[in-house]
Order: sequence, then C-alpha cells, then structure tokens
Amino acid sequence: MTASATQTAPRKRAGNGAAPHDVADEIGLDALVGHAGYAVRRFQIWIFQDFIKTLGAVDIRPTQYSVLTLIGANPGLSQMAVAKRLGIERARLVHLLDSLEQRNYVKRVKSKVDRRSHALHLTTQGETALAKFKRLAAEHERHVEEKIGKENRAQLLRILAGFT
Amino acid sequence: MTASATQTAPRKRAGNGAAPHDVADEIGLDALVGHAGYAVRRFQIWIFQDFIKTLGAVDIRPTQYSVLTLIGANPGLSQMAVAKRLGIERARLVHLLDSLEQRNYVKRVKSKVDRRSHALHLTTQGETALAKFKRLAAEHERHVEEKIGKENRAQLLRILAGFT
DNA sequence: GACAATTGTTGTCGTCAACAACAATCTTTC
DNA sequence: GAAAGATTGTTGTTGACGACAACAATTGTC
Repeated sequence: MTASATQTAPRKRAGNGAAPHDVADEIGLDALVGHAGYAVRRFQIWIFQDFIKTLGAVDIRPTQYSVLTLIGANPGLSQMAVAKRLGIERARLVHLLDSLEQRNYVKRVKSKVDRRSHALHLTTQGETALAKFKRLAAEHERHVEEKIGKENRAQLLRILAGFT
Repeated sequence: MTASATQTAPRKRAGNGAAPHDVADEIGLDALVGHAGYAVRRFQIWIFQDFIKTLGAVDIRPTQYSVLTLIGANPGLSQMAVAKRLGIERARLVHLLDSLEQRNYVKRVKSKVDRRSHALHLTTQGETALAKFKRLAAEHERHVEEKIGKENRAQLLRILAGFT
C-alpha cells in the first residue's frame, strides 16, 4: 500500500543525531518487525555464534554438543534413535559420529539384539570432555541471560518447551 | 559431576506403555533441556518450514521476503545498507538480488552520488507481488499463533525485539 | 521362504554463514 | 592535487546443515 512514496524513504530522522550512529541502524523494517520468524532467526544466529565462540577452545559446535549430551544421558542409543530425538537426518549423523569417533569421544558398539544398528556410548575420554563442555555451555547460557535478561530467558524456555 | 552413573541411564519408564508411543519420544535430554539455543534452533526450523510451505506457491523464502520487504519500505538503499540491516553477507546478497532481479521484482539502479553502489528499488511487478507475499506471510504468522499461542507469540516478539 | 520395512552408509543438491581476493570508486591525508 | 587507504559490488572457496535418493545388510511380517 501507499505505493506512491517511492523515493521519499524515511531514511534518517531529524538531524539531531548526537551519537555517532551507523547509517544502517536507522533503516526502518516496516512489516518485518512483527514477524516472529525474523526475530527468532536473528536471535538464533546470535546465540549460536556465542556458543561457538564460548566453546571455541574445545572446538565443539552446537550440534556436536547436543549429540554428546544425548548419548551421555542415554548410553546405548542407536543412531536412528539419536537422529529422531534431535531432529537430525540420520545421513548427517553419520558424519557427526565419524568426527566424534575420530576424536575418541564416542564409540559405536555393534548391537547384538539388532545387528543392523550400533549402540552409541561415550568413551571415558568423552565423558570427562563432556563434563568440561557442560561447564562452558553453562557459561554460554549466562551470556544469554546477560543479553536478554534472566526472566526473559526463563520465559523463552517455557514458551519453546514444546520444541525440545 | 556424578560421572559414575554411566550405564544406568533412565531409558524407559516402567513398562506400562499403553499408548503406541514412538520410541524416540521417551528419550531424556538431560542437560539439553534448559539450553536456550537448542529450543530456539528447533523452533526456528519449524517456523521456517512453515513459512516456506505457506509461501511455497509463490516460491519465496524467508530471506528473499526480508530483502523485498526492506527494499519496499526503504527504496533506494544500497546493497551494503541492506546487507548490514538484515545481517546478510554482502557477497550473499549479490546472488539473492540476482535471483530477485531475474524474476523482475527488484531493479538495481546505478547511483549517481556514489558510482560504486546500486540503488535498490522494487519494480511495479515487485510491489504487487510483495503485497501478495505479505498476505501469505500474515497467514504464516497465524500458524505461529496457533502453534505457540497468541500471548506467547507476543511475548516472544517483545523479548527478541532487540535482535530485529 | 517371499516380500516389505528398517538401519547405517554414501552420494548429490541447494541454502546459508564466513572469508578472501579483486576492480572500480570514493575518502582521507599529505 | 596526487598517493594511500577505505568502501562497494562481485566472484570464488570453504564448511555446516537440511533434504532426498539409492544401496547392502538385516529384521519383521505374511
């Protein structure tokens, strides 16, 4: 609507700019504000970047962390079960486990009840490593609290609990 | 902590499973629940899939929609300004605009004040198309409300307003 | 035992973020 | 005003990731 105002874009507000703002900061988003997906996407990028940075010293990415945590809490799971639970393609999990097995965090044990599947376990090294990862992940979670507030983080988790 | 309880994982509760549950539904996530990033990631995947499906008939993806909306609200922006505002790599925006220009939604006009940059505008076709996209996007937004609740969606937008 | 379904694997395709390099152009500095 | 540096758009590469399709081995079903 109002397709006439083509050239008169509200680029800057009146020239009382005291702070040295970046030009891009003042561009209106119009209909984009009010879209949940856009806000969630931007937030998700921020949160993942902080996670990757906080766990950068141990070189663990969010997906790897979720796999290790799940196996640590439920030893013996099959790859299919892990993939389903985390919403990962089982094809993709293969590569993830290849990497984690190479780093000696996880081992694939041939299941005896179903010789098609592998029972997934953490190695001893994997368990001690995961303990360290969890400490770093808790630190990351504190960053989130600092960013959006403790209350808001709790509400967020409550609202999105159905997706975990 | 408690690194001893390795094999005794709480896999299934007592075998009173009446409903035909999927096996993967009952796997505990342990520390993963309580991680904001995990919940946000899962939600973001869901919301994008619904967006892509709802706008499937017009073949518009979330990023394309955000670019069109931003240009529609701020005609004449440079590619750099759009990229910064949306948090997109300017290298990536090049391909996005190539596609949108091919479909005759956007045109790159050589700027006369800065001959390096392009002023981005919607074509007439692009404006009418965007109006349709916005209607479909509103429908998608209703899906979000149905999924998490009207109140929760509003709270989500409030909490994440800083990231838009 | 024949046939369908499942599991892990390999491969391809397309999206996306992150870099790096480059030519053209603008801005700053001397 | 010329040289040096920064910016803009572009091209290319890399790697993570989701989605699909095919396959062998194995299991389940009829």
